[in-house]
Amino acid sequence: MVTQKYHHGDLKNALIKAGIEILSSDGVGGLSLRKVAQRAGVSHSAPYAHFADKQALIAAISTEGYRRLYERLLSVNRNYSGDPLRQLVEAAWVYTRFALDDPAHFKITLSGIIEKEKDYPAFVEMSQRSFSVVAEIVRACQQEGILEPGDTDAVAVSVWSLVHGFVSLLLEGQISHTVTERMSTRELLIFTLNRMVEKPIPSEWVAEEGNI
Amino acid sequence: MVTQKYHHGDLKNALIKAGIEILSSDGVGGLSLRKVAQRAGVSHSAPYAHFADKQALIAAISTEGYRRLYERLLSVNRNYSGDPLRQLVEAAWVYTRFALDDPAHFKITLSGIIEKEKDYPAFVEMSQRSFSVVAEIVRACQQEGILEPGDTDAVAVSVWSLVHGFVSLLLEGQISHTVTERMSTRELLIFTLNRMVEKPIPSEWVAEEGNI
DNA sequence: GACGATATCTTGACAATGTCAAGATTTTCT
DNA sequence: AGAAAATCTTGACATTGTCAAGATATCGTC
Repeated sequence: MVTQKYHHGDLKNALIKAGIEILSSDGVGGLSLRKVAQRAGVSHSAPYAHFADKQALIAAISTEGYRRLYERLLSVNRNYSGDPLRQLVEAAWVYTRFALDDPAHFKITLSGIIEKEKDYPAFVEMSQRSFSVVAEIVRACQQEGILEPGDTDAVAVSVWSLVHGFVSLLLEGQISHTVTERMSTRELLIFTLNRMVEKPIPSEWVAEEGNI
Repeated sequence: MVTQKYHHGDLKNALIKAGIEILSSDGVGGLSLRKVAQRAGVSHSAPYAHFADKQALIAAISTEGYRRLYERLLSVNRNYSGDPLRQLVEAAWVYTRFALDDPAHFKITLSGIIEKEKDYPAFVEMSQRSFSVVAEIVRACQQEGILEPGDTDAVAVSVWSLVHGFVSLLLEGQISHTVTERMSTRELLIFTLNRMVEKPIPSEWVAEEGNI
């Protein structure tokens, strides 16, 4: 049976959900096992029946973060099928929106708080799946001359680096105010993507929020 | 007086130094105030004479990290004066080396662990100074047609995003092994920079470690 | 349906940690 | 020299991650 109904019902997922909620309200520093347990309505040691330690819970929360990102990336690909440039822009935008909407969840998922990712295969798999969506977009862009040809995985790393770096600097407040005062976040993202792309991104897209 | 000589001599800097050493040996998770105090040879509460709380010590350690980065960036600019493309490549390499040589110090400095940077003016200033070095390189690159013209600060954000993202993904182990197995880190970095630059980076530079 | 094995959860405890208060000691200033 | 300030120690407390022992519910087998 997948969803076991013991005392609580589905405590494992309840703990993940509680953790995400606490991240949203109290930030990364406010996430404690005991608070998570309390919010789920169980005693402070109950989580140990489902997670080996705090790292394991964080890994599960991160995996869920990646899963949500992955689903939105797939959704973008579906909604803009046949338009790789638009897929690229909206995939980057989805990434940015995740970070802005839920900064703490984004950080814990993608800012390397997990020390040994190797120990959490589910996390590694979701991360690889997300990367492969990006690689697929990159491949399509290469076929249309939007991105330079060559090693698709390497180009995908470059593109992913650009987007991830942009979002990271954004979250850390490290982007100069002289820039953010003049351009919206979406405008700056598109400006940045334009540095890497062979054909210009239509300027109308700045105003159009992509459909997810 | 700047360097006061009281009981210990210069405990404030000793604590920063001890913190950096602990980061290097025990990682970000292993950094505790009490361990720092012990390593500096003082009691567990002594740091409170110099730092308001743990965040303040972390801010000081981060500021020192930025200072080191800043100095190396300046050094790059000096050593490759008049060669903006090379300055760009080696500045990016300096950034990468900092992350690889001292991952925990890099993370705590640049991965947004400080919640409210605003509260630490010294940190903000070093961060802005470092950015201005990059902006200076970008401006020189624009003048030589190496980077597209236009808003220099915005282009600098794009370039900085690319490098920062690359390094972050590298540290987090999120770069596909299909890529890292075929290319060295420096090669991949230069490959990535080549996606954003109008003139190709000489392939000989891959083998040449830049002088810092 | 009964029963042993297993999964789940609670209670209680402990060490590590961040932080504060009170006091001792040293330096600085007048 | 003596007062004031800075520096450091000791002791305490709440929070937290983690483990051990035990209670309770569920599952698989007969």
